[in-house]
Formats: sequence, C-alpha cells, structure tokens
Amino acid sequence: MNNKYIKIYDDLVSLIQEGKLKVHAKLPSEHELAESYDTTRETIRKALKLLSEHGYIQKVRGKGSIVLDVKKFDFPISGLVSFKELASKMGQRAKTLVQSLDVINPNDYLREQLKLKKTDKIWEVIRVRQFDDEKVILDKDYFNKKMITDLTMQVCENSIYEYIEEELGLIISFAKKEITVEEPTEEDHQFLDLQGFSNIVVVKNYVYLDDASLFQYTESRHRPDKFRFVDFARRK
Amino acid sequence: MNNKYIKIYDDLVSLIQEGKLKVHAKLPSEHELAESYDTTRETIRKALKLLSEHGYIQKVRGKGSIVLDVKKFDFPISGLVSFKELASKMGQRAKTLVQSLDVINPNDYLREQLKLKKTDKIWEVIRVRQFDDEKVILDKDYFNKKMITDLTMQVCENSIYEYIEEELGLIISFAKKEITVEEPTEEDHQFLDLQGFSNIVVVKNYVYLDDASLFQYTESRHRPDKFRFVDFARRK
DNA sequence: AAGTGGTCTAGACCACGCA
DNA sequence: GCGTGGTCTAGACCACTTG
Repeated sequence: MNNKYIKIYDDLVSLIQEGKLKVHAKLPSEHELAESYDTTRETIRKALKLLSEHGYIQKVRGKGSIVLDVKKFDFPISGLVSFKELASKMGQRAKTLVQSLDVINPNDYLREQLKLKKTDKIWEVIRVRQFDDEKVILDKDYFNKKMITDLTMQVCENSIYEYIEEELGLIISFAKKEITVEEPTEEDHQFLDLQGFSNIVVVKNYVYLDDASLFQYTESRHRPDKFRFVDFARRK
Repeated sequence: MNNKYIKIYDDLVSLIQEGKLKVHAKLPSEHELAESYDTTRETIRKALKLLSEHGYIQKVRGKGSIVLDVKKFDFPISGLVSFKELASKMGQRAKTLVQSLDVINPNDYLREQLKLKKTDKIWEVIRVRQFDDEKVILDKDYFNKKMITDLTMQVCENSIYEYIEEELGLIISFAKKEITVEEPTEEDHQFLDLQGFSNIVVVKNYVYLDDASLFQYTESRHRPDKFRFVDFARRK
C-alpha cells in the first residue's frame, strides 16, 4: 500500500500493540506527528481518524489523543470476518464440514432476499462448523449463479470469501447483519449437536460488493452457548 | 451546529429520506457539490464520508456515489441509542418500570467491571421494560457514585442518558458491547414474563465518556422473542 | 498565553471507469 | 481523453484545555 496515512496508521497500531505506546498514554500532538512523519496535519488526521474508528485511541479536544485499552475483537462476528480468519486463531480446534453444494431454483423467500429475476438460479452451500468436535454452527450460503459461475467442494471447505476476492477479483464492501433468536428447525436438529438447547441464535447477513450490488445472503445458525458477539460503537 | 460539512450531510440525508435522491441514483460529483454548496472538495468529502459510514451511500472510484437502500435502524441496540429514544418510536406501547434505585457496595465482579477503588460506592438501578403490557427486558445499570452524585426515581423513569448529558453536561462517547445467550436467573424469572422461554439474551455494555473514562456498566437482559439486533458493517 | 484538536480553503497529482 | 473519486500539501482561523 502506498498511502502515507495508512502507513502511519499501521505504524501507530504496531507501537500500541507492542506496548511502546502505553494505555492511557498521550500520543504526540498532531503538529509533532506531522513533522516527524514529514507530512501535513490533514494527513496525520486521516491516520488518527482510522485509529479512533477502530477503537485504538480517543481524541480529546484541547488535550490530545489517548491510547485506549478496549481489547480488540476477541471473538467477533462483528465487522466482516470470515470463519477461516477466525478459525486460524483457534488452531486445530475448529473445522468446517461441507454438507451439500447445489444449484437450485430459489423459493420465493430467497428470490426476494437476493432480489433475483424469475429465471435466475442460485448456489446453495450448507456447512457445519465444528469446535472441539461439537457441531455448533450451521451456515447456509446463497449466491447468484450469474455472479459466481463456478464453485467446488474444495473452495467451500476452505474460504469462499478468499475465493471470491482473490480468484474472482470481486471486492466485498459492506454488509447488513441481523441477529435474532428462534426455535430450532428440523434441519438444526439434524445437523447440529443441540444437546437439548431449545433456542438457536440466527445471524442473517446481506453481503454487498464494491459496486453496491447485493450478491450473497447467509444464514448462520448458532447454538446459544457458543455464540458471542462483540461490538465497538461510537455515539453519533 | 455551525459545521458546514454537518449541514451538507443533514441536507443530503433529508434529500435521500424524502426520496428526492432515489435509491441507486447517482449523487452529483464532488466537484459539482463543492460548487453548489459554495465550498471545497475536502469539505464535501467529509460530508460524504459520514453518509458512507452511516450506510446512506456507496462511493465507487471513477464512477461516483450511489444511494443505497439499506433501511436504517429498524430496532437497534446498534450504535448507542437509549431506550427512551426507541420508545418514542413505539408510541404508547412501551413503558419503563423502575424496580429499585440504591447506593450499594459493589461486589468483586462489579468492582472489576467498573474499575473501582476499594471504598467506591455505586448506584444500582434495576428497570423493567414493558412492550404491549408484557415485561420483556430487564435492565441493570451501575454507575460510579463519584461521577453521578445524585439520581432520582423520576430521572430513572425518564432517560438517564438525557439527565447525564443535558443536566450534568457529561458527554457519552463510545461503548463496547457484548451479546451472549444465557440461562435465566432467579431474578429474570421474578421480574420478567418469561412464558417458558429457557434462554435470555444478555447484552453487556461498557459506556465511556468523552475523556475515555469508563463510567457505566449495564446489563440488558432480553426475552429471546423480543430481541433483535441490526448492524451495518464495512469491510476493513 | 500557549498548546491542542476541529474545521476549512485552494490548489495539486494520481488511479480508475468508461466511451 | 475526460470525468470520477483518493490522496496530499501548506497554509489559515477557531474552540477548547491548562498552566
């Protein structure tokens, strides 16, 4: 990446994570940073804006910028993180089982969710996520076949996001997420180790590409004891 | 508010909400906007950045900015919205019942959560939120007595946030939120109409002021059928 | 009064999409 | 090649905090 403000951001994140900038410590002033990075204040401010949005610092008018100790992303569905990125932190304890991979005609519900034309067909991928040999998450992914023409078992076992971004060159940009709690369905009982739990946490995900086109709908169904969502929010 | 870029943001939000800028329509280019609002591009860009962060538009390099149709905030605990702001949208159907208001010595758990000194005392406010005559949310709020010296039943029935921001002049800045699902406690059974539900959605909230000091810990316990969380997230 | 962050200006060059 | 948004510069004035 060539962007100066990204480099400055990365640099400051490293300093914070290495503890060279301690929690509650004050950053150098924007003027000082501008000089030491040989740039102008506006560019420094872009870097600090990023740090602030990501929860690393708090800016206080008239005083300066303070390093925060809000721990980052313990176990999030927050933001947009794929299961593979998450699993890599969990080591060998996480596993993905692909149950099925089909091209189907969408029912009315899916046709509406994905805003499809009458003749459009879709991919349906059903996967089970396993932690410590327990099946605790059921993921149902739906893609427009027009946009993702090929999909293999191997890709699904790995990371679909990786395939889409790296192989196909499509860029995932933003998502709308909805979390509710429902009764388990037949399917949930069939695929998951529910152990008598009488509720399922349902995360519905609408994923959009760079050009604002909706291209994926995902339902992620979690056993309640294995569900955790962490979020960082700023007022207004 | 005197800020030019906030005014431009508000103006554009209005245009979108009134439908004068239609979904999937392109905004005028940044150069054009700069001219018509009699300002420079950087200022226009600050307004557009806000629109983008709040999910109103998508910027596409080389093309322009497109109006999105992601509906805003149906029923959020997302962001930082107080129950009163929410209730005002629900009309007469929502009600708050203050169960208790006490000054207590914190137990070890709370002392750790609120980062208190040994002798610090805290406020404990227990409130039940009622929708359509059903008690569905149990809110437990804890404040450091040092920061909020006075608190009355009346304030608790209304909005504590309003009191803190408008009367005391403290500014709420950001929060860390965690959502999990747990078994109902004795207390949940006592205060809520659980109707046989065997799970409770627990939202833990750590609220920070402007100067990055933690001043409130809240546990919000929802009956699962009345819980819904909506989020808008951008990748990276 | 000095230092801080917040806003704003008037330019500049670049990378990208499209015709 | 033209128009778009993305980045960057070198200033300026303001509101706020603190000694």
